[in-house]
Amino acid sequence: MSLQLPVQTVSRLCLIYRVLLGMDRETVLSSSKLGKLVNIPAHTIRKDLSVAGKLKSSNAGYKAGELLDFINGLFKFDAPLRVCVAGIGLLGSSFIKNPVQEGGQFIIVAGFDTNINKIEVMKSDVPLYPAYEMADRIRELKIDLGIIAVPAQAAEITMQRMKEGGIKGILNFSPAILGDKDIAVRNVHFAEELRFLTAMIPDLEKGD
Amino acid sequence: MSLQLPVQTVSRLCLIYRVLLGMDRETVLSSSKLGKLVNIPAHTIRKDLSVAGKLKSSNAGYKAGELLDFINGLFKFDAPLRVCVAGIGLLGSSFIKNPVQEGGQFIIVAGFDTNINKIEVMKSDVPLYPAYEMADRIRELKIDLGIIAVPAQAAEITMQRMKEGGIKGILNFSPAILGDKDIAVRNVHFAEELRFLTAMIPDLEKGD
DNA sequence: CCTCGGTTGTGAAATATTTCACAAGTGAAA
DNA sequence: TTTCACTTGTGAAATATTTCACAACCGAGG
Repeated sequence: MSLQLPVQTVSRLCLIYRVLLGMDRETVLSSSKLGKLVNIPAHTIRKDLSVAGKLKSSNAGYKAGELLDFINGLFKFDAPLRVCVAGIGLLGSSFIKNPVQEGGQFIIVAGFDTNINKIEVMKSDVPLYPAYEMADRIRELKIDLGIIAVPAQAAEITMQRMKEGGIKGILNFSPAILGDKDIAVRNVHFAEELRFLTAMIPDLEKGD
Repeated sequence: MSLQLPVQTVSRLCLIYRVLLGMDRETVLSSSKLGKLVNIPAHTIRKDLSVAGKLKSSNAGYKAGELLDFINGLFKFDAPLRVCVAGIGLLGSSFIKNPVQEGGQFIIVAGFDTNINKIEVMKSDVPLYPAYEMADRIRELKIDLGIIAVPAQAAEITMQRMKEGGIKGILNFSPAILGDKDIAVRNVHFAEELRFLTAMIPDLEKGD
């Protein structure tokens, strides 16, 4: 069943999914209108839907709700996922305090930190545990995804603990570059986003 | 001069640049050793360097410092860039309080917010200004890049103000999807990173 | 000097992805 | 019913990107 979609197609479908979420289900969109909203050419959107197996609906635009359901059918985005956060620093605690509101898709169920004091002092609705309990708690709480927000030197061991607990995917905000053949890992690094941005600007006159 | 490199090549060179930064300049790396550090196949690294115009150095590995210089020569990463942050919320102020330490490449020189109280109350080394002054201040302070960390509904006007001030690139953390034909824009959305991650996991058994 | 294990740089082949072009469908209006 | 201005879905063509294979090179150790 799981036909292997091109990575970029997956990425674009995620983007489209996002704008559809914030839209009335009854809204009717043509591929070109949708394209303007997400900065993707209309023919690319149509091709993406085509290779993803979109069945013929009508030749008068897409109903937002139907598209949403179609993408859900592909990726099961409507099933809630249980997420934990490792590292309760500035970034980590922002995930715990401002939980991601995406139609309840992601539920933060645990936080971890090596600093026991921090765990005891900080008050939060999400239960916090010491880092060494990570693998057990992940198993016990049936956690699907992990967010790593620890310093670089602790990133590798954190990933190992998460793997040991049976986690399926990791979003890594630490400066370390993580990767694994068994689980999906995505590295996000703010400075590098800035750097990539500048590399894409053709003729940047430096400010000084 | 600016030969048009494939986007993915640029992205990989940025990643390589990052690991090289945290390394002694004298370290000698083969393409395969480097590849293991960044999770990129060795032949892809060699091809990237080749199309980027790497001139023959030796057939016994790369010296970290030389590679660094080579990538700098391509993208001018050593010239410092002046950056501003729009939206002094949790995320925005984290950029101001914990400035990105990437060899001094990025210097945060201003923060903006519509909430005047916030600007007056918050103390920071970085000067803060009301949002309506944005275009003028950007011009005056010769700001190159902008980070948008405002709510979705304010994102578009913020981008317009930045453009008006003559900014060259924008890193957008708001939930809005921004794009522009004149300037480089990069959208980063945490929930979507998580969603993309789950879409890439082949057979994810949902936790509940 | 010669060999050996390891290395780079790069054309050419193999893939992957995007773009194009168009037949065919839709709904409204006359 | 016929036209009109729109739409989708998709093979095929055009591009882009990755992978491969290998000649040429390096440095160490005879």
